[in-house]
Formats: sequence, C-alpha cells, structure tokens
Amino acid sequence: MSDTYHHGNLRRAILERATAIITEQGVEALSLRAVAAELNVSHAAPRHHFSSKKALITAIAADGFTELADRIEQARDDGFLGAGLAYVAFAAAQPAAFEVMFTPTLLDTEDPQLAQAASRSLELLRTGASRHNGEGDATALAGWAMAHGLAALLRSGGLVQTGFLSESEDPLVVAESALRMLVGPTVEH
Amino acid sequence: MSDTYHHGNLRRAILERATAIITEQGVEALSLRAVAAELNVSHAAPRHHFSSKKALITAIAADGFTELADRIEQARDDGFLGAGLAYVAFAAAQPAAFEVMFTPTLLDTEDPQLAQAASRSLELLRTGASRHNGEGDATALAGWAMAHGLAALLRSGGLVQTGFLSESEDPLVVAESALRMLVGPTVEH
DNA sequence: TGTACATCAGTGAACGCGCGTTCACTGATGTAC
DNA sequence: TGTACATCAGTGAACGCGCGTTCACTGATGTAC
Repeated sequence: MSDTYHHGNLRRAILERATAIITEQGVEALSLRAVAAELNVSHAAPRHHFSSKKALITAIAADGFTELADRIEQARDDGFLGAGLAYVAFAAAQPAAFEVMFTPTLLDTEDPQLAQAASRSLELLRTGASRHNGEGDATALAGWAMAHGLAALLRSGGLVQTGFLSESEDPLVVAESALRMLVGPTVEH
Repeated sequence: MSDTYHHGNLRRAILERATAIITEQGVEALSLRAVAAELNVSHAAPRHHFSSKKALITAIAADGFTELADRIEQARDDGFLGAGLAYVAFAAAQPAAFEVMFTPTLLDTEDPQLAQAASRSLELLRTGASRHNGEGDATALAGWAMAHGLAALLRSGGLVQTGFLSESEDPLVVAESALRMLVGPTVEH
C-alpha cells in the first residue's frame, strides 16, 4: 500500500491523522503540511481532497455531527437520559470532533454537509430529549447544557484536576447521576 | 500618550487588545505582532512584558480566574444558585478569558500565578456551591457542569441558533431556571 | 484481447507571507549624591 | 539645584521557519471500442 503511487484512501487517512493531532495537541497544532508529511505524501496531495484547511476541519465537524446524531438516534428509546449519555459518550470517544464542532471561527458554516449534519443532530437532541417523558424545552435545554458542560470539563481535565472526579470513576456513571437530577427520581422506560 | 517614547501602560494595553482579538476572531487569530501593530508599537516591545505568546495567553487566563473567583465570592450569600449565575455571567462578560481558561494546550500550566488563581476559583466554586444548602459534591458537580455548558453554548451561538434561546431572552434568566432544576423548588436564603 | 484516451491522484519546485525570536541600540525615567 | 549613572521600556533590522497556495508535471486507473 505504501509503495503504490496512489494512496488508496488518502481522504480517510487525512481525516484520521488530523483527528489524532487535534486530540493530542489541540487544533492550533494542526497543519496540512504536517498531516501530509506523517502520511508520507507530498504536501500538495491533500488539496485533491480538501480545498483548504478550513474545509478539512469542517469535514471533521460534519462527520462528528453525523456520528453524534447516529448515537442519539440509537439511544432514542432511553429518552432524555439516553440522549444526554449518548452526547457525553460521543464527546469522550471523539474529542477532536467535539472540540471543533462548537468553534464557529474554525468552520465554514456555509458548508451544506456541515449544516445538514449539525441541524439533524440538534433536532434529534431536542426531540429525543422530550419524546419519552413529556419534558418541555426547558428541561431539554438544561440537559443539553449539562451534557455539554460535562463533556467539555472532562476533555479539559478540569473535573479530575479539581477532585470532583477520581481517575477510577467512570465518567458516564457520574454523568448519569448528574442528568438524573434533572428528571427526578422517576424511573424511566 | 501616543507621542511619548514610553507607552505608559503597555502591559495592560496588550492584554486588552489580545482579549479583543480573541473575543472577535478566536485564539487562532491571535499574534503578538498583530497586537503590537494595532498598538502602534514595535513588534519587539511586547517582549518586555510577556516572554512569549503562551505567557500572554496564560496571563489572560490567570486574570480570568481571578475575576471569576471574585465574582463567585461576591455571590457567596446566594449559595449554589449565586455561584452558578456568577459563573455564567463571568463567561458572558469575559468570553476571551473563558475560551482560554479551559484549553490546557494553550497555557503554561506551571505558571504559579495561573495555578493559584485557578485553584482559588475552583475551590470557591466547590465550597460556595454547597455552603448554604448543604448540597453535596454531586450537586456541585452537576451545577458546575450545567453552568459551564450554558456558558460554552452561549459563546458558540449554539443556543440561539437552535432556537432554544431567542435573541430577546436574557441568558441569565434562562440559566437561573435551568440551575433551579437542580435544587428543586425550594426557596433559598 | 488490445489499444487509445480521458480522468483521477499524486509529485516537487517555487511563491510570498506572517510569525516568533534575537540583538545591539537608544530614548526616558528615577535616584544617589 | 545639578550632575552622573543605573535601570527600564522602547526601536528597528535581521534571522530562520513553517505555513497555505499555485503550478506544470507525471504516473495509475478505468472505460470505450
């Protein structure tokens, strides 16, 4: 594979390397040239797949929103709690995408793929949150905020650093008990 | 002031310009040279006040944590709700600092000023949240997460864009009702 | 089955640019005597 | 009050670097006939 002229799946490989760099060193550290170099490909090669750096980041965000939507959809039977946990689990699994998805200065917000994926997942978040327990938008908003906050603080290391969460605790368990405070002790489904 | 050789308070001026740039265009757009140029000062001048770009960002974060701590302290009589609202209000007032405070890749985490300011405000967050209503760490964690999530989503425009929040609504009112869900209908203080 | 050709995916040299950093310097300020 | 001097805060030229982008190119692939 590495000795052929054509890479085979350079587009996917670029997305994966870029994601890894963002995860490890943050978006500021991302450069097209570094990605190309790590893939042993000329620095002009990525241009056939992404017309600019912003386009690459936008694609990462769009993929992220798609995966997030899929996860929420899969958790739809678990209503509010399911949606919230799916959100936190997604952020933990895809920290790079999460970092980039909510930073509009990095994105081409006009991009139709991104716009569609984003609105699909936010729509699911909204309806999925209230479907099974008749909660209103206020609860959905509170749940989104809490899930988002948990995800962001987990990513930044804030929770562990302050001792709110010990290394050994499962973030999802903590997330569940936090989210439960919003819907009361009622047993769901 | 602009016609003297000495600027007078270049350090403060740099912090302010840098903060404005981050607020308007994100951290990625920040450069020492651009800040110096906007202040009509040679590009080497900032070095007398900040030894590197990271040091500048670290100073912004440290100032941010100090202001956050002050705000939480002032709201201490309002317990959990006060701390949460102070947090959201701070993020709304100082979006640049907020953006930078929880992105460790941008910071010199060894910096003693930063470390001290950060731990002071997180300590206040923790104790302030539980002081007046005997809530445990679980509620404090949930409150922090919710406040952080609200702040982040307000900053990214996510809440308005998805229609969860209309342009005319006061974010703090929304934040209060969301935070209240965590402590129940009980009237405080 | 074999040839011609269009298309796609890569190369590698070159560009200009803005960046952070270094350096020897100079002007302004404050203090000791 | 005046002079000498240390210190501080700025200047401006120069550095090397990595970046995104452009361009003419070439190798590989797939399809029409």
